[in-house]
Amino acid sequence: MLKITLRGDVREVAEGTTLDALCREISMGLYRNACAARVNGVVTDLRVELTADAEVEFLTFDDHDGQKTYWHTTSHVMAQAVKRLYPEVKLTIGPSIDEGFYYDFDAPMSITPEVLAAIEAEMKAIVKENPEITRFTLPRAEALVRMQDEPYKVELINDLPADAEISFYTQGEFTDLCAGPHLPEVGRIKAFKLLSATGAYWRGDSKNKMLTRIYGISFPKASMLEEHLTRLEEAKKRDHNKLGREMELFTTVDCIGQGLPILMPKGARIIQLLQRWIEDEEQKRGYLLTKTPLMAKRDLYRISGHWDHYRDGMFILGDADDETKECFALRPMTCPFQYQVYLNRARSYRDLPMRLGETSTLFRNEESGEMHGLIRVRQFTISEGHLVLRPDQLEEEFRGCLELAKYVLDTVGMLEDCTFRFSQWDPENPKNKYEGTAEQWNEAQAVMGKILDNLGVEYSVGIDEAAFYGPKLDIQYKNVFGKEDTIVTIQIDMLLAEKFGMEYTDADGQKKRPYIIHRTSLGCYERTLAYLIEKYAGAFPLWLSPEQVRVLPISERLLDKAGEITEQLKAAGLRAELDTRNEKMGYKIREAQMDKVPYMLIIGDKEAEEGVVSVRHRKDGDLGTMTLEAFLGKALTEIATKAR
RNA sequence: GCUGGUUUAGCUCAGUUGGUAGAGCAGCUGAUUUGUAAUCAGCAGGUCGGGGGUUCAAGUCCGUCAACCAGCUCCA
Repeated sequence: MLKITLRGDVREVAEGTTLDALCREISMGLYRNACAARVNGVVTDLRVELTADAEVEFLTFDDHDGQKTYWHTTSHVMAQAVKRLYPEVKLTIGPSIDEGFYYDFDAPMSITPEVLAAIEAEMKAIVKENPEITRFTLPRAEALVRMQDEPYKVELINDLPADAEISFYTQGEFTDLCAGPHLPEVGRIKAFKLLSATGAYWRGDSKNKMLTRIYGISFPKASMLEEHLTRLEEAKKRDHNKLGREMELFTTVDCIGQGLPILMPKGARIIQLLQRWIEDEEQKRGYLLTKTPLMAKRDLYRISGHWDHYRDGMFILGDADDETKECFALRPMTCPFQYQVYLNRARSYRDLPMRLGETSTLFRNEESGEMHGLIRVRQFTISEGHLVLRPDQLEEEFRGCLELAKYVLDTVGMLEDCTFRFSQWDPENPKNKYEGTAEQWNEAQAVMGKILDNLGVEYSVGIDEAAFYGPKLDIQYKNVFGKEDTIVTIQIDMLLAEKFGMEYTDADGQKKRPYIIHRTSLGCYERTLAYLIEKYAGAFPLWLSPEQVRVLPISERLLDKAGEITEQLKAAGLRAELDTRNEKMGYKIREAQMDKVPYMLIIGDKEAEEGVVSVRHRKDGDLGTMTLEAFLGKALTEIATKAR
């Protein structure tokens, strides 16, 4: 008998009992909802037999691993439907993802909405048939024979170890090479929808063939699917790329080009507010402000390594291959420019750490399909900084950078949605991406790992995500659609100081090599603005609102009085506007609400007589009357505290 | 860059099997003098993304370029 621990209770079962049987024995109710099990921490198919004492937990759709099993099985149902309708289609892989699943097919036809609908209909039929799902394993040679008509599966099998027992799942006429786990029954898939069909490279490599990927999602209840689809619709309304254009924060113009957004007055104002705040905050923290050129001769990029490792990403002015003429390039990074500040004269250990900060505009020639609203652009401005320091100052300065980044992200309300990624090199990277030796990389990564552990940073590891000159701590942020990008980065660089011949004279009179930290504090302003639009659905905190107060006179009679009040608000430093139009109050309020103006001051005869203002807040509604001084006090406090 | 989709008035969208464009909102003008999310009326606004081709005739059909969207690859 085996001892199986379930939520602390120990139960004795015969060896060879399947998880399936165990689950049914415990409770049929649980069994009906069970998707998979976690056995000693490993997610396992319910068809698997117990062969040793173990801790077992049954996973339902409420558990993320249970969900993933549910979605994975749905992807198999989709593949089965596709094979029924289009037998010539070749199978590749079909995993679950954070939300839902996809399956990649090598399909000769294009997937139109009609085709998607037909696949969905066939899936419904399969679910209704409720074919039994069975699992079996084969040795490699037999597995290859079994999958001989599926070239992509053959490739996958060939990559497995020669002695591997390869698992398959069969449901009805459909058999797929698959590690599992899968649901006990196909019929449990109650509500599903195929969401989109796009292209995706085989094995994620752009040199490979482009396959057809179909995304979908499924739920045990129709109402859950409805809720999910509603959520997606709501997310679309917050999409910065839509809302930001509607609110006239930015726009794009065909004849200017891709990835080159125009910041409109309101968007530019928000970025100015962020920028001034960051520059002041950095000054308080000992940063020295620099202003360096936006372009340089190729000579500079040769020293830094950009010419070898980043040339495709740069805008080059002149003929890159003509050595007889000057050739310039717009800067894709600030590092080599800011180093010149350090190099201006001989430095002593007393000069260190030298913290250089710059509001830096960069240019990167991204490939045409990569641009996206304000999140991926070809020209952008970042809160750039480089810290030149003695090795013994590294941890303390790294901590300072992290604290600054956390402070600014917290202030704008984004920190709670951030995750941390320790981005490391990949020694196997085939594309000549990295500078330096394995020893240098190992040292830099070891130092960074130690610092992160000392600081108690919870991070994931990203292999092959490092910069070409060193490892990074990337602070990642997810947009409304769950797509993740880097918002802030802190990097340790032990290579470039040597390339640029940077050194300092230490207390012992010896010339020594400094370390460098590359970092941003609020990252790229355009990207940050995009995330703020989504975070606040356009209703920015008062201190960041391009228009903070709108004064609404009740009729033309009150225009003078309202104008006076507007001027007083402006004199107090508020961004106030006066609505002079001959419209009804309801109309003016509606417009101010839709413009997401935080405060509306309504001025009628009563207010004019009593010397007060009627205050309406965009979210809290009518706040009643108060003196202008009282309102100013309230608003200015809200601004000073950067209240959210 | 790759796969697929989209592009009609400032915005959101109609526009039949090809027969030379329409609505609502916004804008302007006038009336209304307004009390916490839309007052009424009138006017104006478009070489249908650009430039080609097919056709007696193209918003509509076909290639091409550009921009935008989703995804992939790449990345702050």
